[in-house]
Amino acid sequence: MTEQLEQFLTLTIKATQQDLDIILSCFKLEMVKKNDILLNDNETCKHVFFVSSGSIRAFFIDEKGNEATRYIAFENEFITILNSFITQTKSKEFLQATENGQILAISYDDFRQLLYILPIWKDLYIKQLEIAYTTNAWRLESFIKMDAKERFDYLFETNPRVIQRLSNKIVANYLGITQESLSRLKGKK
Amino acid sequence: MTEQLEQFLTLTIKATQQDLDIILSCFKLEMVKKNDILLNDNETCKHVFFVSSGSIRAFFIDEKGNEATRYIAFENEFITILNSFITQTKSKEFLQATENGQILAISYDDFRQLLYILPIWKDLYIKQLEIAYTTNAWRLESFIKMDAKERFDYLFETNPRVIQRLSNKIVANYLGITQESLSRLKGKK
DNA sequence: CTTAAACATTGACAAATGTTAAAAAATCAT
DNA sequence: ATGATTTTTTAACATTTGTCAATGTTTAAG
Repeated sequence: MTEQLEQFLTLTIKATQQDLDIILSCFKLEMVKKNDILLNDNETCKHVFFVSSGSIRAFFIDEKGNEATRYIAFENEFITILNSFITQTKSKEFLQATENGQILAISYDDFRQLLYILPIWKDLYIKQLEIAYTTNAWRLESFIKMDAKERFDYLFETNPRVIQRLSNKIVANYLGITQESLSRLKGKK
Repeated sequence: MTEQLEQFLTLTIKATQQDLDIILSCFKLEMVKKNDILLNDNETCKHVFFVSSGSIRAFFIDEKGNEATRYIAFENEFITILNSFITQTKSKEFLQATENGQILAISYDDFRQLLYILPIWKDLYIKQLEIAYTTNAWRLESFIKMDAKERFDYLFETNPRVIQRLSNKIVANYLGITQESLSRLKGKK
């Protein structure tokens, strides 16, 4: 049930079995179904989630009432609403399962506790922040310099799972365009 | 000459005077003039820079030969090409002074050394990564859900320095649009 | 001060994307 | 399986943004 996370940790950091046991004991398994909401707008984000299987997205709803997907986490990735989690203030975003799957959750208190007692956890946190930042920077790049078609092709190259496994609706609002535009784009291949 | 960084550190982390002295001794002052290149495309980024005065941008050049500005650091902000710096591999981006100013540089080796010997430096690094991630996430939001006019207004609200102090050319390519579009946008106010 | 270079604005037109509506296709719950 | 719901595609049209070219303005070097 936590084997996947254990394997991920083993590959990512040099932890002793004791470290691993402490870390794994902090995570709680949750089975989620597609469309389940893990965090609502205006709630404080109290967990970091590790995706064992399936996928989770972070999205918000803009003034016009449209959904906009900011990030999608697949297997072996962490997701949270970092700003809300760090400061324990209300989130502007939602967290939602985009597929049926298993996730592991660690609470804010346990997370803080691990930072305090396990140096290796701090190192993992730094590594994950670096990855998250870099991923975001690439995504930003794609918006600054590419048009919709180019962003679609780039997504297909760098993260085809988004296109292969999720609905056009979500793919479109992850790319920052309408479903209709996406539909046309795919025709223009 | 390093007073500004010292003050910034004092406000950001709880460091002893000894910690501060060690940290400050790693930074080297550089005077930069507008348009000076601090890092070229295809070079390995060997420093993290702290902006004491002026501003520094990270930008890249796309296939069509257009510049696209991904990030701009002003006073009391750090800037580097994180990916290149962490992995000590070639950068796809440039670093350039966008105003005359003073910056403080810390080398990769000293940075690593501080991470190793000063717990407080690790904490500062985490804090800066969190800030960088959050800032990026907001910027991403603006691209996903807003059109150019809205992005401009949002930028004016959240970081007017960009508009007030830098050329239209840079503002435009920071917003992901052409100079001409920006010019029209400003008229439509 | 003068001139060349860089930057900013404007207009005409083209291309990309959004909007609205409808129909076709896929999915889901019974 | 069947009907209802959701998702995807298509089309016509509106709006936004890009491209190109010309002109005005500012900046910087000599």
